[in-house]
Amino acid sequence: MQQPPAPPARSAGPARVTAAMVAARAGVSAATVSLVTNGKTAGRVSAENIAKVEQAVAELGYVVDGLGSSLAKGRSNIVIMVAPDVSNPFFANVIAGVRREIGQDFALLLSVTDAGRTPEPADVRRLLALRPAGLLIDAPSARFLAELRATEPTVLLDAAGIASETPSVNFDIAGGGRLLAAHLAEQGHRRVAYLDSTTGTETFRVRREAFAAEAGRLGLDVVDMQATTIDVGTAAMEFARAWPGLSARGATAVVCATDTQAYGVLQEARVAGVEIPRALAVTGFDDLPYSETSNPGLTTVHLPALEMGRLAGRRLLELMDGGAGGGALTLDSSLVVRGSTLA
Amino acid sequence: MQQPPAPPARSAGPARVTAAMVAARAGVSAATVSLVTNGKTAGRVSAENIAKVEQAVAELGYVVDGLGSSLAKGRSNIVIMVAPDVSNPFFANVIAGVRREIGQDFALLLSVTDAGRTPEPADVRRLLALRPAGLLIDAPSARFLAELRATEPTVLLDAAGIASETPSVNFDIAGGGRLLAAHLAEQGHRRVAYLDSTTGTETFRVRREAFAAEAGRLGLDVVDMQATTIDVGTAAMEFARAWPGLSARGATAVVCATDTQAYGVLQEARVAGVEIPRALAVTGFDDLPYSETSNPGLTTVHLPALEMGRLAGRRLLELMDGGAGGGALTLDSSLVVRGSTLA
DNA sequence: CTGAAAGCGCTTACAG
DNA sequence: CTGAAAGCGCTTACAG
Repeated sequence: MQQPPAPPARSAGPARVTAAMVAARAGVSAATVSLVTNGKTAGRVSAENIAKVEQAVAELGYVVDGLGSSLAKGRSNIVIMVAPDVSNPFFANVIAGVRREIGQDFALLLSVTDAGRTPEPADVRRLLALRPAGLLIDAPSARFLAELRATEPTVLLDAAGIASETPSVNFDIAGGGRLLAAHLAEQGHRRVAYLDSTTGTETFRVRREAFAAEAGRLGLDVVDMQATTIDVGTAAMEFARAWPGLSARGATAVVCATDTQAYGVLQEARVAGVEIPRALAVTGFDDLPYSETSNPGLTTVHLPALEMGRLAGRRLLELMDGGAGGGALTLDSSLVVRGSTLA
Repeated sequence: MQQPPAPPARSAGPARVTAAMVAARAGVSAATVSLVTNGKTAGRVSAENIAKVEQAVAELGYVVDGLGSSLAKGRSNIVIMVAPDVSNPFFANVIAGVRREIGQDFALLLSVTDAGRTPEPADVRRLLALRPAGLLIDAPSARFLAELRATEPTVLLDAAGIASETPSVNFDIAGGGRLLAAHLAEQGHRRVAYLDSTTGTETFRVRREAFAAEAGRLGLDVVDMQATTIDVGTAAMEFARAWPGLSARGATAVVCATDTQAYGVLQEARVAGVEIPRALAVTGFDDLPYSETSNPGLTTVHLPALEMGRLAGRRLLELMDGGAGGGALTLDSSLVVRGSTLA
C-alpha cells in the first residue's frame, strides 16, 4: 500500500544543459558540438552545422562544463595566483596587469592566506589537485618554493633573491636599495633606522640587505626597529615606541620596507611634533599612488607593479603554450625623491 | 632508415599518480581506494585493506585528482568568493573569518575585479562552469545578483539593501548610519559633507541614505562631495579640492563612506591646518585597526568583519550539507566615538 | 567486506 | 566533413 518514497530532490533548479542536449537539438553529434564550442571548426565542420550548433547553444544557454572539459583535456582553464598579502594596495596593480594579459582565456583565481602568513604545504597540494593550467606565485618564500615542486607551468613574481629554476619576473630591488642608501648618505645622514615587514618573504630580506650593505659601504650606520605588519597602524605604533630611543642615539632617518609603513611613520612623527624632513627623513618601497600626494611627498623606491603583472602573465601564457621561457626577468627600479627626504 | 620521431614529451615530470596505481600497489580495487581516501570505510573496508591503501598512498604520494573526483561527485571542493575590493584591509578580516569556518574541507579561492569595479556576467559564467561547491558574494550590486542565477549554494555578505531570496549575512549599516547622524547632531553640527565611494555596491548606497535620512530628520544639512575610490590618496585630494567651498558654506564635519577615505581627509586637513575636531569633525565606516591608534582616533561605525566571515562560512557549510537556511542574518553595528568628533 | 561496471561531461584520435 | 568510441580519473550503486 505504501508508495515508494519519492526520489530525493536533486540540487534544485533546472537540469544542467549538456553537450548531448545541444547535439540532439542541433541534429549533430556531441563531437561536432565540442569542435564548435572550442573553435576548432576550420576544415572540420560545415558552415551549416556550425550555424545549427550555435543556435542550439544560444537557445539552450549551454556553457561548456569546466570539469568534463578539463578532465578530457588534461588541464583546467584556471590560473591560480598565490599571494601572501592581498590587502596590500600594491598587489591590486600586479593583479590588474596579470588579468590584462590572461583574462580572456583563463579564469584568474586568488589563493590567499591570513595577513602576513605564507601558504602551507597542505594548501598547495589542494590547489594542485585542481589541475590549474598555470600557477603564479607572488613574493614566495624559499621554503614555500622548495615544497612546491609543481609540474604545471609556473611563473614567480617578485622573487628576487630566490635561487630557482622557475621562470620569474622580478624587480631590481637591490639596485633600488642601493640608490636609497646613496641618497641618504648624500643628504648627510649618518645613522638611520630600518623598519622591516614581518611577512616572511624574500623580497623583504633583499630590500633590507641591499640597503644595509650599501649603507655600510658608505659609512651609514643602520639600526633595526621591530618589524611590523604592512599596515599604517602597527607601523605608527612602532615608531612611537622606538623614536625616543632612536632620537637619543642620533638617528635622522627611517627607511621603511613598504610605503604603507612609511605612512604610519609620517603620521606618527607629525603627531609627535617631529619635523619632516628637517628632523627626520622618511622613505619607503613600492611608490603607491598616495606617495605622490601625501604631504610631504614620500621618497621611495618605485616598483612597476602593473608592468610586472603584465610580463608575468605573458610569460605564463608562453609557458602554457609549450614555450620554454626559463630564466629570470628583472625590471628596473628607480628612486623617486620627494619632500620626505629633501629639505 | 629513418627512426619514427620520438613521441612528443608529455608535460615534463613524473606521470601523475592515479587511484589505479595505488590500487595495484595495495592489491585492492580502485573502489576500495576511493572509499579509503574519502573516509567512507565504516563497515565497508577491512582494517587490513585500509592499512594497505594508506601505505600505498603514502609511498606513491597520491593525491585525489580534483577534476575526476568532482566530476564523479557532481561538484568540486572549491568555494569561490567574489569580491569587488580585495585591497580593502577590511576585507582581509572577512576572508579570515570565512577561512576559519570552511578552510578544512574546501579550497577558498577569490575572484577579484579591478579596483572599484563589479564583476561582469562573463566572469560569473566562467566561474560557475568550474562547478564550485559554494559561492560567497561580498558586497554585491543588485545588477550583479540579478544576472547571477546560480543554482549552487550561495551566501551573500554585506548585502544590506538588496532584495533577494539568497541567504545573506549583513551588517545593520542603516542603524550605524543613524547613530552617526544622531551623534553629529548632538555635537551641534548643522551642515556636514558626505564623501562617498565610487564602488557601485549597495552597501555604500545604504550607508549614505540611512545617514542622510536621519540627518534630515534631525535638521542636519548634508552636502555631497565627489565620490572617490577607497584609497587614502584620492580622498585626500578630494578634500583638498572641496574644503574651501565647504568651509565657506559652513560645513563642520566630513562623513566618509569608509575609514580609509577618512584617513585621507584627516591627513589633508592636518596639512591644510584645519584643526580636528575643533574646526572639523571627521567620521568613517568599518572601524579598521588603525582608527583606534590614529591621532586623533577616528569616530566610526564599527562593522564586525571577522564575525561576518565566520557566520557566512557557517551558513554556506549548512547549505552545502543540504540545509535550507534562507533569510537574512543581520549583525549589529555600533558607533565608536573617538577624538575625531569629540572635543 | 569486495570488486566489476556504469557514469559524471567532455575531447580527441580514428575510421569512414 | 561526420559520428561512434575510447578515455580523462574518479565515485557510487550493485551484485556477490
